[in-house]
Amino acid sequence: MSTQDAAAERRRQILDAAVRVFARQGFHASRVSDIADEAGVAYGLLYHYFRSKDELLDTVFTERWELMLAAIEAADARDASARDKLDDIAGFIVGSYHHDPELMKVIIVEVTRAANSFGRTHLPAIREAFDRIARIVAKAQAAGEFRGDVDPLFAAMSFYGVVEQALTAWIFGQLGASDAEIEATRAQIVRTVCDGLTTRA
Amino acid sequence: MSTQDAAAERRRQILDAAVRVFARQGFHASRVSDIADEAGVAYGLLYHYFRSKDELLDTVFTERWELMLAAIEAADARDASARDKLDDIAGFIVGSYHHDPELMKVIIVEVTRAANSFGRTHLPAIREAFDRIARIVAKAQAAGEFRGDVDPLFAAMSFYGVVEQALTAWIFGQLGASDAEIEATRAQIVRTVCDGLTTRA
Amino acid sequence: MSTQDAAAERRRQILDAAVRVFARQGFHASRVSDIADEAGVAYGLLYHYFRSKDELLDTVFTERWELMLAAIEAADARDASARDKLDDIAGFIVGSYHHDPELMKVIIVEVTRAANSFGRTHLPAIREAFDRIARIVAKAQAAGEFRGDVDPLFAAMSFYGVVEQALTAWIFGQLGASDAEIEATRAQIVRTVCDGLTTRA
Amino acid sequence: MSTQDAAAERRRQILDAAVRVFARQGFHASRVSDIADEAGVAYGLLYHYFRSKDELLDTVFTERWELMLAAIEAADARDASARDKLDDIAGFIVGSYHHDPELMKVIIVEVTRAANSFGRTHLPAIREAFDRIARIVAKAQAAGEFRGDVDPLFAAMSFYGVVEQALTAWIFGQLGASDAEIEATRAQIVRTVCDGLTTRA
DNA sequence: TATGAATGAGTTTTCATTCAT
DNA sequence: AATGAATGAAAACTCATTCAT
Repeated sequence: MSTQDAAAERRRQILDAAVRVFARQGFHASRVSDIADEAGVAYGLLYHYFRSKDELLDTVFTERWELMLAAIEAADARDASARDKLDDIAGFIVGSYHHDPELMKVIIVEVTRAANSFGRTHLPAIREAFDRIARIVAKAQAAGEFRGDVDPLFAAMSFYGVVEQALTAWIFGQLGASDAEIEATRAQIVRTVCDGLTTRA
Repeated sequence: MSTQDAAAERRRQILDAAVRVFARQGFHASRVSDIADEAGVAYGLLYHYFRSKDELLDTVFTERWELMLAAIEAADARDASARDKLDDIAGFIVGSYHHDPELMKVIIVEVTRAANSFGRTHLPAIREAFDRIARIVAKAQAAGEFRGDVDPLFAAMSFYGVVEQALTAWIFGQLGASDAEIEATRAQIVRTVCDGLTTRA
Repeated sequence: MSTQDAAAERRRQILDAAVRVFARQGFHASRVSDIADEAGVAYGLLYHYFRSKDELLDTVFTERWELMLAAIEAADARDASARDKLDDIAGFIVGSYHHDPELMKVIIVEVTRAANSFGRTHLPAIREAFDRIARIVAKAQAAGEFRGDVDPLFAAMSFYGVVEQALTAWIFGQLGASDAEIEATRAQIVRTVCDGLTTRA
Repeated sequence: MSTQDAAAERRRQILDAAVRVFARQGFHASRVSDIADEAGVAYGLLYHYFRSKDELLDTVFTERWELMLAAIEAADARDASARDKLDDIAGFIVGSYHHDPELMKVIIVEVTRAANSFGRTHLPAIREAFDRIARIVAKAQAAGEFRGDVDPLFAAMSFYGVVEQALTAWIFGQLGASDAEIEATRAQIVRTVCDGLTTRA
């Protein structure tokens, strides 16, 4: 293994530790030394790999959010109905939670819903997701699949708001999070939102 | 004016100042002395009326949220369709924002979306709102107005998620907040959510 | 009852409340409002009768300590042996504790043993007690009752040190404080100081 | 010098500074920053080595008191009369004061006589000293050296009370503290407690 | 006399970050 | 790269005391 690989691995080790600690204690209650302990390194070392404690969360968020943006892009690239595209996106997000609940807890609780701190910092990235979803909606409206009397951006925000509310409910134990329930909820999301957005026969 | 009235007025004066400061700077960036300055009193006086800085926000939230719960109750008490009830509720929340945007900004940003701090503290009160809305949905399902294949609690969370997303968008300038736009958005909320919930012909 | 009598009674009421609160919570942990509550008056009223919280304790101490100085004086005035005089003094102090343990706890714990705060303030009064006892010792030495190779002031301090240690032990539950034990300890004090621990030939 | 040695030295440097500052200003009037200034370090560093300001005093006391307990143990272990053992103990304490008056001032004024704060915290350790001395007395009583009509614990407390009163007198300038006077007082302590004040037949 | 609203001085502690080794 | 000792900014809160009523 090269020196660079070893460095990259250390970085990853620290980021993963940060996610676990942030998920467990929340960002504010997490000390830099807690993360270092969790990662099994001295806390001074964190500053070789990251500029600050904030940058840890910024990095965790940005890494994941880029996948999210790519997933929306990929969904939109499919030759499919808008409904199926939204189902893809809902599936991606719900699946992300299913696969790594701690990571998604941190993303949701510490960033997208932290309206006054990191949510504000990453507003452009979050907005970008809305815009991409809005584009899907707008095209569906043009094609007649979705009704035209709803603002596409508003529709996108609504869709995302429903998804995020479901994740928040899981995170705080307000909704069952068994495999079956997660899968059922995913279906409900699209059904609820799309049957409202779809053009009536 | 009696001494008691004067005391109640001072309390109100401090709470109002707290709302303005929290809205402007955010809860964490607001020092107790900022609030006292805004209210035009010595900061020690805040501790005559409130136990702590936290209690200021708790009080602001609880006062307002009780109105919210009452509004849901009142909407449900009407002899009207579920759609109209949800429209009432959306109207109440949107109207609250219209009437006092600073207060609603604080409620949303510092409490309901502050998932790891005050949002957690007030989870029961927030959940109570979901439950009351869920009851409206459940009754509409029984009456055939709403389809039965969506969990009422999930539906309630979706509805509220859409409303909150709209308010968040206004607060952060993502959506136009002119009088006309606010009114239009209110209509879109119900249209979006209900047309998805309503039984198909 | 005259107005002056009523005022004097209020003063006494407040002082007595202060003793109870100081005994229960310690001086530092006692808030002025605690004392007012205990006395059943508004806390502002305390400042009509006393200049400060400190003055409350100063007054409690000085009142009692004057009795102590008088008791020493009275003991010395008797036509009796120094041993009997010391027995009188020990009896007075031990009796004071027996009669009003809360008051003596405050005197000992908050003043005479509070070496860095009130003990320092009242050093002259405390020293006066030592000097008066020392005079008894000096006269007994001159008369041949007490040996001459012990400094009278040191002897007085020793005597008082033994008495205070006994009271401290009672206060902190280190020594039994039943009526019989109290009386027995009083006898031991004089026996120990006058006769010493060594077996007499 | 190893890193560990350097750390231990820093700890010592801070503890020594704390003793000087506590002796000069008293515990309550000593700010953490005063101690840091005296030690020539940033005040934050104190919290690397100690949990709190209280822990500084606790540590100073405990370190020294363990020596005291060991000295009592050592005195008792000697094959000597109880009188000589008590003389050893008095010598140890008086010598401690002679050698480091500031340290002993802090121990006495801020702990053993601070009946309501640190004296209470360290009551068990203080009591342990009484118990060890009491054991010496009890053995002397069994051997006939000391009379049996004095409770050993009371005797121990009396002895310690006399010693502490002497130190208090030195600390507050009530008794001369020249080398000669200190030595003379040490002799008087044992003479007084063992032989009593009364002239021997 | 009596009340209690109003004032504001004063200090420990946490913890992200830096940097010498 | 790695360590952890060293730094210091930053803020809520208590409570004795004053004083208008």
